[in-house]
Amino acid sequence: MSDNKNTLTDAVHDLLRKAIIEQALKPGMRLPEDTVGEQFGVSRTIVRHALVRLENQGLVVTLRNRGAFVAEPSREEAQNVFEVRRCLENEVVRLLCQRFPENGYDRLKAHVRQEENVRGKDGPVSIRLAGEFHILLAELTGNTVLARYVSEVVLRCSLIMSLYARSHSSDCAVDEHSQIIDAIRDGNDKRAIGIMEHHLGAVAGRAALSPQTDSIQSILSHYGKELNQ
Amino acid sequence: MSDNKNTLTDAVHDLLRKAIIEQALKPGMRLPEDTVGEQFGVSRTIVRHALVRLENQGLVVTLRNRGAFVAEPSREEAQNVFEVRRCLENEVVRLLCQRFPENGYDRLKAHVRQEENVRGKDGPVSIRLAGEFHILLAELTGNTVLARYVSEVVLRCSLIMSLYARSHSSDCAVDEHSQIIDAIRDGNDKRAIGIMEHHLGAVAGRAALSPQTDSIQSILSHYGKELNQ
DNA sequence: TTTGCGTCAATTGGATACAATATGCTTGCC
DNA sequence: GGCAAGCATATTGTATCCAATTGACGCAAA
Repeated sequence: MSDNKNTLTDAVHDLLRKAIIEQALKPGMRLPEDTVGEQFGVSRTIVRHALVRLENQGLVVTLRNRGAFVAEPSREEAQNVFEVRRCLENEVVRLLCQRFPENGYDRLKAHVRQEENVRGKDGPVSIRLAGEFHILLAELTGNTVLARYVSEVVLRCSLIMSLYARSHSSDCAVDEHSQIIDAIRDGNDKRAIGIMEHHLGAVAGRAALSPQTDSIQSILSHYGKELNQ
Repeated sequence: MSDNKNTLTDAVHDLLRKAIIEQALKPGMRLPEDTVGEQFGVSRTIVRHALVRLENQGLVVTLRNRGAFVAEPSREEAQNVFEVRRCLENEVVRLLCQRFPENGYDRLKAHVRQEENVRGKDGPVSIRLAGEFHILLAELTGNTVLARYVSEVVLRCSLIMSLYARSHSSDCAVDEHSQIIDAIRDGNDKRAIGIMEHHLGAVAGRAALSPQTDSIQSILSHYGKELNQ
């Protein structure tokens, strides 16, 4: 999953991404280059490269001469991400029903067992594992391009959920993960897609319906979009 | 289309991308940071940022301590890109049949007229225009995330076609572009998706069937994969 | 008290200098 | 004549330095 080329930039990039996904770094938080650099013991150059990549992935927003911030996706953007995610993950399921790799079933089941082990714990680990299930699914298609895009939208969804949803314990119903696996194994594409649709719909719905108090920044940024232009 | 923040990095990024798509920079070509920098009159720092972004978009490959090269997608990778593109563009058409913006018809028609003007010319302009039709289509959905991904895969397809297809004049049949527009306007989603499928299938097929002489590198890398491991 | 202006500190944008690493060539040996 | 080791070169990886821009604070005037 991590594209480690063992360069410092990659390491910093992975760390920052992990910190964002696990909500150690909360949306809207500033990411000054030198602060981050000192923290990790590297120069600003490295941090900047990492931030450029995170921005490309939609996890970070940078403002010219202002610096980088953990992204605060608007509701509209969240909706867009969900729309793309549903489209891509349906394709994943469809493909897997056509061509399911040898060891796929075992790997997926093993992952679900991990998820069950932390069931109920409302922490970073369960958030990460829930996302990784979907990423693993995408990787099993053998289509690396598809896997990369799924990975990106899943990560962005994690960020979105941390903004708009109250609780994460039920972000991904583990039961449904199991059901999806079984449907895929049976080659039952209609059923598999149906469950996936329902699964993602539930996640998106929870995000849309829980109007957790927006941060001042996100409210104002929403109303002030014209001004900034 | 260009995400101009008016920073030098963006400018260099746009230029390089354009050069790659228009085949001024051919697949496999080296992109040394200082050479590119001198050419554009900027420092390596800028070029590096641009290259990082191009790598994320799959147009450039970088090898540690070796440098950056214009990507040479393998047939397998090409297949993957097409698979994702078909999935995404079907979603675009589906969405547009649901919600088609006010000025959409006029903008699309205007674009097709541009394409007709250069019909028959087998040059960079027609390649670019053909791709931009699909990108415009995606932008009309209003989903910026979707539009970005479509843009990426379309650009990669341009690169792929330059590697594997003989001629580009018929990359995108302009007639079919018109047909898609009309089907969308009529809200006939089945028909619109059908045409799009056929349209993309034709492109993918031409790439797969025309075994233009592979570059030495790609041939050897294909046969030598076991060795390198 | 509030509004407007000017200066200053903080932070990023960009360039250059140095270090690390891979490649290609030369040289020497078998 | 072919192969391997070592050196030279070229290129990237990283750090540091200067410049440009922005936001904040304070002061003065209405």
